Amino acid sequence: MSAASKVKVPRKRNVPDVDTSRRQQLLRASARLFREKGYDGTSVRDIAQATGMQSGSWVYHFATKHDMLEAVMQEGLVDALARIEAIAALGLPPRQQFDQLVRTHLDTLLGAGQDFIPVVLYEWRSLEPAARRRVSVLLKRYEAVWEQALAQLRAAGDWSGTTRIDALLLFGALNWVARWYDPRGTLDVQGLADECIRFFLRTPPASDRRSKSSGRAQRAAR
Amino acid sequence: MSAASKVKVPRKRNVPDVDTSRRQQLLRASARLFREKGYDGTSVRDIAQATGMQSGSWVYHFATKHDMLEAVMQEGLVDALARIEAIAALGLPPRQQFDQLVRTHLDTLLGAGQDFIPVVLYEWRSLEPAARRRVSVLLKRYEAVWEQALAQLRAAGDWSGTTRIDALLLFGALNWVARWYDPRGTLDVQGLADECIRFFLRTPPASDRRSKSSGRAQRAAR
DNA sequence: TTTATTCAAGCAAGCGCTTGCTTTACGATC
DNA sequence: GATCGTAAAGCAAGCGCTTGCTTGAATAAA
Repeated sequence: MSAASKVKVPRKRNVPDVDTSRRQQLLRASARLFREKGYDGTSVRDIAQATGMQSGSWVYHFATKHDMLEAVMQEGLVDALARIEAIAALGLPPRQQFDQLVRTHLDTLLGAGQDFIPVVLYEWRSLEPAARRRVSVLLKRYEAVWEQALAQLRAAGDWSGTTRIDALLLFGALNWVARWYDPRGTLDVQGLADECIRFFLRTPPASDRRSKSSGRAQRAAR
Repeated sequence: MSAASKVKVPRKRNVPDVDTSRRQQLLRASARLFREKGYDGTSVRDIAQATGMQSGSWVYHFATKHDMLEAVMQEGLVDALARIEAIAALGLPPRQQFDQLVRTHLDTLLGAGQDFIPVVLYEWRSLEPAARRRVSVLLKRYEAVWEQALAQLRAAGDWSGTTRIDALLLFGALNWVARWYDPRGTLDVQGLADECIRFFLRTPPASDRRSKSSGRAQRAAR
């Protein structure tokens, strides 16, 4: 290997924003690996290598591998929560609010470099009970935003069911998308969001930003 | 533990139905453990212990641990497929057929001792590519039954969307149930099926067997 | 005797994490 | 302004344990 292997990264001390460089790199790498191979299928050596470290150097930033998992989930949820609570704060009409929530949720799930929320969804079992309780707090807030949005839809006559179960079924349909959606297919995320909204509400999306793909583009490979 | 730990199981040779005792025990134990702890989180020693074997004795029945995973999935899918293809063969009216499919799917997912299909759904990543291709054949047949049922619903005017994507969203809502449904809650599986059907079709179930819990019982804990 | 099945022991590799030491940056001191 | 102490950050090695799987002998039924 040539020059690139010995590039010196300047080290800093007392950095103002505490999560600049190395810790954040570890989080991104582990989020990606946890998503791709699962928590148990990822070794700390994998994570270290993806970050360009020796196999034991990560302990300076996290006490245990489990702590890395919890940090990935916390980080992902804090970010996702900020996005949807910002939408809820806009006070949009129920239909438009619902549209925005669906689009944002799908982007959080499928967007480029968005590995954190899939880890929350699909590695939940690997969380230790104490960490599970802590992360649950954020998750409940996330669900609460949706339940309130559904309640508003219902008040406007656009929804019929019991809020709690409907929210869970709706989450299922949306979250499962991470299993089958192929970003290389002809259906982009906006088009997929259109399909989801139509599936949930039985009417075309209320939002003004329709997908540019006019036809009924559909393709999903496994 | 008392007498039960040393009971001698008589051994047979050339048993007519090839999967009577030990191999089947291994499959059931590994299905349960794979579901509870994941493929990577389950060791062959866990499986052996749950079956009452020494840690290396399972190799007589399966070549590798991966083969056990594939066998669990094959077994689960062959069984589930038989159930829903039997329903499709009845030639019921579309609404009633859909009802039966939903109820059967949920029972396959949530019924007592039904660990095989959750493993198919949530341990897919741990399948090696060759095995994945083999299991996919059954999975596609399973999905085809649903897509045909949706097409019939659509022809009868009870469904509006594109069959493929709708089937995937529908699978998501149903399969996610395995994550949150609590069998100890006040909502039994039949009641849950009612809720799902209402969610999908926006009308009460067509089937004659309504849940006995008349009220809108709902509860789901994690 | 033959064949099916299991046991008891263990091997090589990989696991999470620890240890002891070195390098680097920065503030205080002379 | 050169020197030094301190602490952040990382390297190289490896420890104790677990992993999937193998081996060779033992047991039981046909």
